[in-house]
Amino acid sequence: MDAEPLLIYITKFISLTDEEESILISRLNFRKYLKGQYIVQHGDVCRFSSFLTSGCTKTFYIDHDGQEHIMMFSIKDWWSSDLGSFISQLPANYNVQCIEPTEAIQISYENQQKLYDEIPKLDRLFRKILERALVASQNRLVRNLSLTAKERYLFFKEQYTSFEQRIPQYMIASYLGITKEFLSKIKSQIILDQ
Amino acid sequence: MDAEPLLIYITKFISLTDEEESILISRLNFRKYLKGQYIVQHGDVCRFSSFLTSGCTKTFYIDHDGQEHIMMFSIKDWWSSDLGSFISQLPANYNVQCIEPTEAIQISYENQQKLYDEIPKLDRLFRKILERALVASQNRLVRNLSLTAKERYLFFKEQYTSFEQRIPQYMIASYLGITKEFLSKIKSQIILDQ
DNA sequence: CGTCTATTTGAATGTACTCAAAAGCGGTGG
DNA sequence: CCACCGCTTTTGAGTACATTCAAATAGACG
Repeated sequence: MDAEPLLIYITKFISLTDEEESILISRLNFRKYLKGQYIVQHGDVCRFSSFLTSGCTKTFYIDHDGQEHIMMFSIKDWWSSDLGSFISQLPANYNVQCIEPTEAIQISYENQQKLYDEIPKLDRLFRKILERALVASQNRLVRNLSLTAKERYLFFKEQYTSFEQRIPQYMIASYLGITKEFLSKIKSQIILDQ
Repeated sequence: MDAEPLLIYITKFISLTDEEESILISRLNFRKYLKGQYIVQHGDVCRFSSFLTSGCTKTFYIDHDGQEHIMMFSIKDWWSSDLGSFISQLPANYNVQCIEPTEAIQISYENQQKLYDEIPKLDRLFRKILERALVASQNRLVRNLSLTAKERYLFFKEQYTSFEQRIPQYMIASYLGITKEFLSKIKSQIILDQ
């Protein structure tokens, strides 16, 4: 368990001094999850954010009919949390569950707040990360508004090639906002197209 | 034209010294738009971000069929830009157009970069703003995945009461991801429900 | 090989869209 | 003042995209 993957990730955005690095490292926790374990559970306060170093998670919402709607998948070198709950420290609306055995570097809410004061550059780091995440979220929204299910699937397939391998189809369907049966029909339709 | 509305807005997130305020003010521009004018046009680089002090804008995408998909409305005390274009300084995918006469306080990309170095607190300011914006964007995504058109409209009506007054229905339909005809049918349906 | 889960297939249904036409609603000018 | 124009909203019929439910197949794993 070491902080190296996070430090390498951070250098893509900002550079830290050795001292800053060791302060940061002193405030990290490391944790392993089994397939199926929850990192965040609806109703609980999300007390830490998780930077994944291996594995895969899904973040999803359970609607009033008990149906699951997947908002995002996270893998290595990406963050996984209920951001709304984390920043407000109020109960989470969403769930984060491991769909593979997963390893994470975690920062508790309290430590994150301390770190922002100890290392002001981290405000810049997360400002930049959030800028990109927001752009990605807006682009996804527009795709959901403007593309048909088939087009959304083809985009997903192309954009997230590696995900198609490791994620069950019924979860991809949920992410795309369609039923598993309809995704299956879309796939057979695509085969006929060729 | 003064910077007061922006300064008041900022105090909700961070506090600036008098000196920091005057640096900030020196880097702002003020601009008025007529109804129908574009603040950002698809294909152009978005060279500034706009903080609205009056009026209303829509941010939208034009799809391959020439259809318009509204991503957001912005009013007083909110930002309006193509964030993806602004942070990358690459051509915009989206358009921002005034649907009312609109006044904005603007910060150019160059000035924003300078300001981040001159006033490190601004990294924190925008980190916090972006956190909230991302949460809002994710919540909207989930509503689009999990609610029917009627439910989305009822949510919009309740959440954005003031918008219903000032924004034409066909634009609200676009924002909700449905056709204007169908929104009209939903409304008559809701009247029957009562 | 059997069991459990995931995927596919088909028929019937529902939600939302398209197209066309009519009705409503301002604003402007004669 | 009202008649006309352009734009927005409504209504209706027919259609398309996507869902539901049920059953059959296929895959994965012990």
